[in-house]
Amino acid sequence: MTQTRRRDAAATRAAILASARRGFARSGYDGVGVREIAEGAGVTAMMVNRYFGSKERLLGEVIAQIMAEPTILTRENLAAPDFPARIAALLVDITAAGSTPLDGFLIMLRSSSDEAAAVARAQIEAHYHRRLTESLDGDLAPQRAAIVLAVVSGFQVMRQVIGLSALSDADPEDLRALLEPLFRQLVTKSTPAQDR
Amino acid sequence: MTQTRRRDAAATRAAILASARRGFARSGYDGVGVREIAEGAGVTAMMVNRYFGSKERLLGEVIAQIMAEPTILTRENLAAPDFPARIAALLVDITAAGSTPLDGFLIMLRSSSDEAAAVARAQIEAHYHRRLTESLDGDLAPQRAAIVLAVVSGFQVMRQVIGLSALSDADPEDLRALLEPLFRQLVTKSTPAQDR
DNA sequence: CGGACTTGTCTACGCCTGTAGACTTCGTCC
DNA sequence: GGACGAAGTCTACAGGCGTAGACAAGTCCG
Repeated sequence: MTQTRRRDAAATRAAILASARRGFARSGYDGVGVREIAEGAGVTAMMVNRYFGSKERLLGEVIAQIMAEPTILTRENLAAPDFPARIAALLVDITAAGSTPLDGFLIMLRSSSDEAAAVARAQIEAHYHRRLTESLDGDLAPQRAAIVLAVVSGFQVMRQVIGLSALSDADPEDLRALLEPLFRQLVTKSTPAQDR
Repeated sequence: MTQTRRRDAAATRAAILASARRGFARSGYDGVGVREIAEGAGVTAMMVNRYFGSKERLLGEVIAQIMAEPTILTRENLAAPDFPARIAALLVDITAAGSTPLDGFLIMLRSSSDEAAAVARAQIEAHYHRRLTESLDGDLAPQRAAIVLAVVSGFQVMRQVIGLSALSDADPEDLRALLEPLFRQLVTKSTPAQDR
């Protein structure tokens, strides 16, 4: 995987970080050992502790890295008038086949009951949910934002984690056509006092 | 927790099963040890192997038990004309506070990358998705059914696993009013060839 | 060229895991 | 009422985990 690399602290550090991110997303925090992570980076286990202090600190760095990356919910996308169509298309594309930029979500889901995971989920919550809520007008904006996140995450889980064949084998066009009205419904500020 | 119980094989077996189910749902298959499971049942670790053969076989029994239980997606609910309203209300109720009947889903999510978990997810997929697909008319029924599952699971995850405050503190009436149109949209057989 | 610092490996320790076998205690039936 | 089988516990064993410290090898500057 990683061919022999000349002595390069920065590159080694980055390789460990990347390997850890892959491993955590695939199997959760407890699902991968430092030996496995190190092997994925082409070094020995002790390098993890040398560069990151401990496995838990390594998780912290992985999360920080993920947080710093752009997301579907960019301010540009949120402000766009065709936001529902955009997010539907992006969601379908991102969950397509390769390229798993939902590492943060997977790590959080799969690393249950760790205080480290609790930190991760708190960060993710504040990050995504706040940003989305701010861009929504009308009543119940926090609730609508949360449900948008629920749809996004549920779709990701069903398509990538579970691998429901109805979603993974589907025509992307069809999925987009099905998702867009859902987002449109949630984004429209109405909630037109239909009942209660 | 479990007060001293007279020698009773059936009761002990059930206690282990219940403790395992709780533990698996809370921390995933690898997240709990047999000693912890046994302690929750008021016995020693060896009883797990005596009654179930191995930890993996125990997981199999837990999954089988969950599968045999009724779900939101009963044939009655699926056939009802007000299915969207019903499922929205049930979903909100079930994810309310106590009572976690989504153990199966949690176990599957949190027990990643185990062949046992793969079996679980296959069973869950066939179970829920097939039943739901069968009850939907119109085009793209499998895809629409899968997205319904995605919304349900995403909502459960965001409300119970993550604990998004916007959902856990929300007025149930509001959540129902927000969820119902989503389900209605997905259940209507149209997909009126709006584009493509 | 040679020392000095960095980069990386090796060995080992204590802890926890799932599991196995031998042992003890309780309940029951002839 | 004594014995046999069931129910449960104790001790132990490999194996994997995260981590620590001592050691080897590479790189770079004076």
